[in-house]
Amino acid sequence: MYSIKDVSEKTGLSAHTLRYYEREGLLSGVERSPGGFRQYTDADLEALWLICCLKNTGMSLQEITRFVTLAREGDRTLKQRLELLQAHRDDVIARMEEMQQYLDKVNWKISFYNEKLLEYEKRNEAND
Amino acid sequence: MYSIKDVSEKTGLSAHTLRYYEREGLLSGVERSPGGFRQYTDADLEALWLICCLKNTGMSLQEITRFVTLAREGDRTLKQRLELLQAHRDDVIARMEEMQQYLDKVNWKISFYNEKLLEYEKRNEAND
DNA sequence: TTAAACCTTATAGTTTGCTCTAAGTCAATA
DNA sequence: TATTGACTTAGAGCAAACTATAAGGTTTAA
Repeated sequence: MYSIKDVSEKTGLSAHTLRYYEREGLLSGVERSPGGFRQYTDADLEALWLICCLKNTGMSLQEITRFVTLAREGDRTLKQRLELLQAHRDDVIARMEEMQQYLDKVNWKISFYNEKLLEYEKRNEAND
Repeated sequence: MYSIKDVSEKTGLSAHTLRYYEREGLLSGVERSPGGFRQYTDADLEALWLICCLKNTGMSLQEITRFVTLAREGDRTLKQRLELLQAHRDDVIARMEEMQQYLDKVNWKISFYNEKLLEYEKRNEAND
């Protein structure tokens, strides 16, 4: 069992954010101590790990909530969940390819600036 | 000379967004027709093209504004601009690598679901 | 010349994903 | 037992990047 601070340290998410995620339905039924403190299980950590993977590849919290909601409905939603993940994967790949193309353009601009800077420095030396 | 609508179609940015970018200082001194309508030049389109590259690789509008402001100060900021672009490039590459690792995890989860789904379907056939 | 389509500014509203605050409760330590 | 520090909830606040609205001016084509 882990406290909210432990989990915050393990996941890199702030305690505020962890509470927020629970409120939003991303994490369901986190256990409480007799005093009302959250006590996360290993299963909760597992769930958070997937949530972070999805979030860090650009899935919105809304979509993640949808996924998690399906998961709570049991095995009969396995196919839907698989399709959701596959669609997301395709999306990520497409975005990465697009990103690479934009990066190529930025790199082109960098070469351009490199040349321009060389010229500029030559010009300034000449004027010394 | 292009109208805001032309530019909207060429860049994929809405007219609202183009006005917003101008207000925020991303685009400086767009010409006006006698009636006060914006008239974009090819140079403006060029500038927008770079703005889109930077934005689509995750640079914030604030940082882009900083870049554009430096550009307006002339050749003496060439070095700063080059460094800014290089830092951004390194950042993009790092993010893409990170993204790839998260994607690997998602892919692992997809295989896992694939197996689970197969088992589930087998179980259901058996119960027919 | 008048209607439709398009443009202008100023300002307000929206969405996402947090982040912070207030007021109070719980737990561990001196 | 008192105090310190971490925790609780409810709700407000915030930053980024749009997006929409209102009220009015401009162009163009019939």
